[in-house]
Amino acid sequence: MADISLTTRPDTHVPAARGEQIVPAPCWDLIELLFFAYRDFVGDPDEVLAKLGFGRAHHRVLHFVNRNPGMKVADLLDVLKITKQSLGRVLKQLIDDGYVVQREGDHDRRQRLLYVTPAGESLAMQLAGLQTARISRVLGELGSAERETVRRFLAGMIDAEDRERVLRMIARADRARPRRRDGAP
Amino acid sequence: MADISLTTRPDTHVPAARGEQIVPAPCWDLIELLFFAYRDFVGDPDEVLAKLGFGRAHHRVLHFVNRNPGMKVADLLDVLKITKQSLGRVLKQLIDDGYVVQREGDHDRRQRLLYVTPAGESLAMQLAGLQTARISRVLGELGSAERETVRRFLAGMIDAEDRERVLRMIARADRARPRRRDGAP
DNA sequence: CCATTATGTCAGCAGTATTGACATATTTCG
DNA sequence: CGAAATATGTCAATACTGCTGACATAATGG
Repeated sequence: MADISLTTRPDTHVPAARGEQIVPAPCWDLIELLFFAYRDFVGDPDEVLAKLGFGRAHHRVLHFVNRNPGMKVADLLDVLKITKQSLGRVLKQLIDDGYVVQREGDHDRRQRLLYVTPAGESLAMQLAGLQTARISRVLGELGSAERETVRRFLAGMIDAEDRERVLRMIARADRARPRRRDGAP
Repeated sequence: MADISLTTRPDTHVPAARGEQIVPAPCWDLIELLFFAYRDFVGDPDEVLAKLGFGRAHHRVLHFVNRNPGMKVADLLDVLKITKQSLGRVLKQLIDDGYVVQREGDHDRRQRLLYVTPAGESLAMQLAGLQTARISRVLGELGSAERETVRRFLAGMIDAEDRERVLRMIARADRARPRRRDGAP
């Protein structure tokens, strides 16, 4: 680790002395708020999933399959950035328990296209509902311009290489399943 | 990252039929943006930590000890919401590797007050720097009012019971170490 | 002295991730 | 056609991080 003299220069732009390394003051507040916010954000679904013998990994798979019906296994691996061995385990459980089904690709029979079952959609909607409730509680106190600020902030936090792909995926999924008002159990 | 066209879909309030359950439309975009944003947010530190044989858990411990020098083990357990057995493992590694030290409490010699070593502070600052760089890149494109919006959003996402405690901890740590801000997990 | 507190530790288990190797079916291309 | 590439599945071993339960040590406090 570098034995740099950590000179914190708050927003005031003071010229650096020779050889002195400028290190911007860490955003402690946002760093810690992100940690706590994310922990509680995934905490609600965790409780529901635990009762079904599932974990957070199952949630992610179910979520993206529900949002992108017919996606290939390879697509899922790309999005989740995990190995097929890791995916295989949770996917098998979701299939065995009747939340996800596979169908052969129409043009390429090697492919296994993934779809949620009605039970899978119901569960996915229930979990999304919990997270939406938490988000809506906050956004309700903010204006629409501020919601856009939050969206821009989160989008900007994504790695530049992935950002466009992620935003395209979100937009495409929105078009594909524009409105669902499912009654979650 | 200017040309983001995030589909802002206002919640379509469809009138409920008899006995039909009204469920607000899920905030798919924010749910997914939070997932990807957080993944990349913790991704940078993960790479550095892996080279030292550490994981994300070590990061969290190092972060909060650096931010709150002299905190008790019990305080850390409270903040991280894990068991002492889980903490013990990673804490022991950080101590053995010279990143954290323990000192007896002055008034209560049962307590083990935790402090980072110079190496620990250096590592904590390096990790916080990575996360700060990512955050600053985004905030640089936003105004200071928008930064406050982001802060309010994240704070609002925290469980109501914990929110005040977290915000107090952040404020207190800021006062205690005004010119040092470390990166949280 | 005794109950409580603060901490540490051992043993075992679960969930999620990894790498490496190998198998099977299918498509694509020379 | 036959070989290479692709999409997927699976077995085995390992790592990290969380959990519960049980027990130990030391210090505080009434």
